[in-house]
Amino acid sequence: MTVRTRFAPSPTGFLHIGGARTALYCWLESRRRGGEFLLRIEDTDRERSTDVAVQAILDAMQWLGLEADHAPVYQTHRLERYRKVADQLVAAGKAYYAYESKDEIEAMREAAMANGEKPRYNGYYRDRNEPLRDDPNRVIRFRNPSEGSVVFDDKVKGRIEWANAELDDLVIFRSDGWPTYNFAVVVDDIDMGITEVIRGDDHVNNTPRQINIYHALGGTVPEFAHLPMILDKEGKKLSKRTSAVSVMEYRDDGFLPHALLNYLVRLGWSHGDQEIFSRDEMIALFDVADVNKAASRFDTEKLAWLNQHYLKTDDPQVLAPELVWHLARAGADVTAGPAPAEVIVALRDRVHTLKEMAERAMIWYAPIVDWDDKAVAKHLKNDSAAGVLETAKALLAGCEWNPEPIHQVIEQVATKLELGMGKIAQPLRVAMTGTQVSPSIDHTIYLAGRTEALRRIDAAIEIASA
RNA sequence: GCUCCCUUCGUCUAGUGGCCCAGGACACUGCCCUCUCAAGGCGGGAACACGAGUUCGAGUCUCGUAGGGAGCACCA
Repeated sequence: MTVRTRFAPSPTGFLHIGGARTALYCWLESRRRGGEFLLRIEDTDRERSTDVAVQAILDAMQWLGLEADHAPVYQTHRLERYRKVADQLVAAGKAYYAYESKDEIEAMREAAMANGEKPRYNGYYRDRNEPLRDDPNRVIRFRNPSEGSVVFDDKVKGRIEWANAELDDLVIFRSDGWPTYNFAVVVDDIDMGITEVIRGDDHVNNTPRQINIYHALGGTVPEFAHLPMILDKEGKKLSKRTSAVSVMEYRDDGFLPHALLNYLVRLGWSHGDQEIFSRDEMIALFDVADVNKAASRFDTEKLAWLNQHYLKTDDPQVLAPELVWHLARAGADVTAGPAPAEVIVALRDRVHTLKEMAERAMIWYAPIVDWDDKAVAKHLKNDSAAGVLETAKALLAGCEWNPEPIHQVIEQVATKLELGMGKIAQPLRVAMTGTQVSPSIDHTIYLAGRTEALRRIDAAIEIASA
């Protein structure tokens, strides 16, 4: 039997970090075992589902490169199927109609709680055999076994046993004519031939109910793997207020998709001491059975380290389009500056994200507007600056325009004026950038281009001798 | 309240009864390198939640305690 996994988000918002990890694990598991990875959009909540969210999720999946093997399945397209299956269940006596109003159910729940019991449906219509009637409150409830227990071997959590006495007769079809989650999931997973259900562990509690429905439907119960949650830095549930939760926010913040994936795969899973995983390595080595049981915290700093690792090791030519995207966002005219691949080489040891890189690269794509007062005072307004700039300018006007010759020019200036490198590099750095910080001075000058470099030195000489 | 789940450095984790007075990585930190900032190199501090038990021997097995989490919907 071919292994089939699925990722089944409900389109009520953007794809968030936890969902992305679930999708990644589903995808990896199917890839390693030569199976298929499917996508299902769980949009039966007509109140909260939106087309915008569907598109956002699809976009994020694509950005991450988690391609599905078939077109997505939309639950809203399958209403007829759910109806048919529910009717079969009723006909077989495995489900029944019930007519309580939501208020009555609420009262039932409160009464149970007051009694120190679990809030459950009391099964009033379970064995009444009342004839079918029209009623705005009519729902279909699943006749859950009242005795025995459900046992399953979770690939992450281990053996879990649940007494049927703890379960009540859940609604599988709402009064508005739509199926509920627990029912639709099972019907879909059977129809789609899902063999491995990998999902967040907030679903552990639903699993026994679903297994009972599998049995009632005569379906083969799949393997389950419930993934622990991802918490924020404080150990709280991830929330928009405290951290970036949307996958696309990470793109906007300058992270590479494979850096995010590498971070996510190591969050809750490991392979010895290995930290860096290529896509192929992940596929070859990942196994849901090795996922940890405990929740883990999202650490942006480690993600940043990984991101820089890929910035440093990926081919600059391949990375260039990514930087261009961020440069454009930063307002740069990319045609008015150096080749992006060269900028990457100059800055990749100094930044953690592409966004940061684009911001720093602006010194080569736009004129200096903000002069750092301290930098000017310290490195331009001193006895040697003007002379250094004049000397450098003269030599730079005629040298070959590459980092190495430019470096030689700077050394010549140092020798000629009998000054240390610090006295030479800093004034030039301020001239080039308006600040005290930049990549090595030879590269900084080189990337500015000869015309612009000389122009900036002129401007700095004016300031220095003013 | 009830049911289920979880617990190794600040964080992610290695560890499947002796190889562990607990290893790696991020973060922090000292030194080196150095034209700034980084990157890099070499070091450092830092953890088995607690208590019983099983065993010659427990981070590893069992049971309790404490703490944390999830669920208990006509949401998914």
